[in-house]
Amino acid sequence: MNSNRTRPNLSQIAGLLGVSTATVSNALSGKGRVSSELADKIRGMAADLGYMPSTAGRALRTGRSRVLGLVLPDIANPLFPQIAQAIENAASKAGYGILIADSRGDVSMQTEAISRLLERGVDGIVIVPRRGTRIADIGSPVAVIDSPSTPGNTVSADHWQGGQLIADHLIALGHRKLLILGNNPDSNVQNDRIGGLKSRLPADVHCEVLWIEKQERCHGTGCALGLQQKVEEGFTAFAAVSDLHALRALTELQRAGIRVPEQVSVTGFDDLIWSTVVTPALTTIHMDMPLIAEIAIDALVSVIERDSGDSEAGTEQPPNSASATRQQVPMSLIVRQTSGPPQTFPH
Amino acid sequence: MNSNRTRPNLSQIAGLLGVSTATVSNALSGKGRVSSELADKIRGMAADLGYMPSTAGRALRTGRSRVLGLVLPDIANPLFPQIAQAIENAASKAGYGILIADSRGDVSMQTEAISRLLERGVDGIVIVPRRGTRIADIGSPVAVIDSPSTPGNTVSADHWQGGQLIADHLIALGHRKLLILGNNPDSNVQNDRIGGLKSRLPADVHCEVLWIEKQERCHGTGCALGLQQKVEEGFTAFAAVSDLHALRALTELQRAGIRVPEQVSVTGFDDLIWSTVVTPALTTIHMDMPLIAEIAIDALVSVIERDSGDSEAGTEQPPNSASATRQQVPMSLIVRQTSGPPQTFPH
DNA sequence: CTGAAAGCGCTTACAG
DNA sequence: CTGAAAGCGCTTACAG
Repeated sequence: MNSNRTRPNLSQIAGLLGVSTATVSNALSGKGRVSSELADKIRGMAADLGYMPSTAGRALRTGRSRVLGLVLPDIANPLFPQIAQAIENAASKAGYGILIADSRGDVSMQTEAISRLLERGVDGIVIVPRRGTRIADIGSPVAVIDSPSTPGNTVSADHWQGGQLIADHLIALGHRKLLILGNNPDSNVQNDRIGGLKSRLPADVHCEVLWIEKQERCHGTGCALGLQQKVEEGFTAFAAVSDLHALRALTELQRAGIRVPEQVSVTGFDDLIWSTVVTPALTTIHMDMPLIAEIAIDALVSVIERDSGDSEAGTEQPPNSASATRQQVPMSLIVRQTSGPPQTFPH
Repeated sequence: MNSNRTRPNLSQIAGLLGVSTATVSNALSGKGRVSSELADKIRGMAADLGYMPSTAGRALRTGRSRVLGLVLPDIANPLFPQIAQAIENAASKAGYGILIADSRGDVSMQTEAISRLLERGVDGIVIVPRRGTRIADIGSPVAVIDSPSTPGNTVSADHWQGGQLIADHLIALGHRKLLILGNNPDSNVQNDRIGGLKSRLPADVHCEVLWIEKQERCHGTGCALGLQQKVEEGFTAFAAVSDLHALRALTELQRAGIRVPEQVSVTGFDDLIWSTVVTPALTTIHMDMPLIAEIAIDALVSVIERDSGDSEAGTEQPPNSASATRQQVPMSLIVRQTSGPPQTFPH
């Protein structure tokens, strides 16, 4: 019945109004100088018809799709929702859409994901790289979100400073024997967090790192971390480099009958959804993903739009990387456990 | 230095080989009949140049973008990674890309997210709707993943049957007093799970539902669910409609000094990442997201591709909905806690 | 088996 | 202030 069988285009609006498509285009984009009465009439008609510009037509003409790709190391990563949401939001504000690509599995999948996006004509790509991966020049603008220690990184949370916040917090609570829980010594993010944490410990504080090996399917009691033993050795604080490990520690300790936070403290990183639903809630470190995303998108967009501007102006800056920015966004401490260790030591 | 300054196109390949663009196009797509020697030569040249067809050119010509939209109720939802990963995979196999749109916040955001995708020219949309939302005809093919109780649903896990699996499991362990934990009486998914669960309980089994109210920021002890009290009342099984609630229950019980699974059982739903890292690991229900995604994408693609086929053939089928399919995918039980209740009752 | 031509919808110099 | 024209890269009837 109604005319939504086929989307209206510029020619139809032009035909209905007896003007040229150029004028309609100019009126709608506000670029060419069109008399305000005509422009109003055109905009009105476009609205009445529910006109939507064809992205294909525009992309073909301008050479830009206004779509960005997002590649994540492990899309099943619990941090993913936060990142994707923030990136989509920032991109949307800047007038871009986000095409996702899963790169789970090995490193070759990451490369494959990138080329899939390139084939789809994205104008640029946001990458959260796999651990230990170096992003090669892919002939397209790229923004990397990882850690300042990663070559080519564009923006990241200040993981080092986040580690410092945890250290300060635990020290202030009176802890003197800390166990750090990590799962991958090759992760720049984890190493930064651990480095920052250690950097703030007074000389008399004892600190060890426990690397949790990857145990995919690990039911039953076979894969306990041995934290009860650690408590017996006098450790009173368990600082995990992610909420997931903190959760693991918390439940293992609780199961062993150790009271958190009265006997020991457990802290996480990332402020994931469950850190607030567990009892006791986890003290953790929150990152400002919206800001990180905004910086990444802005960097990417400025590279994309610089390319279309003056062509041969600055040969000194790398053509496709947004890494010149190299910003770090401060993290913040979310305290949800306030008790200290059983007895407080003098300094 | 090298020629990746600008992407090669059909004309360049044609020019280099002294043939027409039509022939190159035909050779590359395998459609027109081109002699195999020529076709090989063309494919070789295309590969040498690193030719990638322009999606814009193709989309403009064919009227199809080969991009699908994905709208999720709450992108920060912990289930999101699984869904997004499965959908992206299935779409990729079918030759489509996935554009994401965040619809967090109220229902109007969902509508907005949908139009943003439509403006970007997607060929169809996969929607996991907000609770209580009915998806209007948006003039574009749609596949809905929610629950069979949702009008217009295309495919979903068989939540009812999942609930039955939980009931059978708990009954087999000897439980006779169950507490179901839900958080939203308006959720079709939750109601299906609860309905299925209840449908399998023998008449002599006592069962209550505890609706957990939404408490966004809920630290300290103010927001306990009072499960210790329930244990004192004789409840021995806590069946949550999601792993998140199960986690909440588990930690609250452990904190109260109740031993899981020796004293009480805790079960979840969805098999999220953390259900395996907690101690004790959670018994839960796993859904076959890859299969659900595949069915959703196939339904969507078949509607999209039927539209381009015979035009006026069947006016009886709804133009844009893939819901004729209405498939349900069975769920499976993952047992990670095997103990029964303290004493076993006779039937 | 191969090619010339048209056209998808848009934007952008360029004329008037 | 407005319009005629070209062209982005592709595919698809249609001729030959």
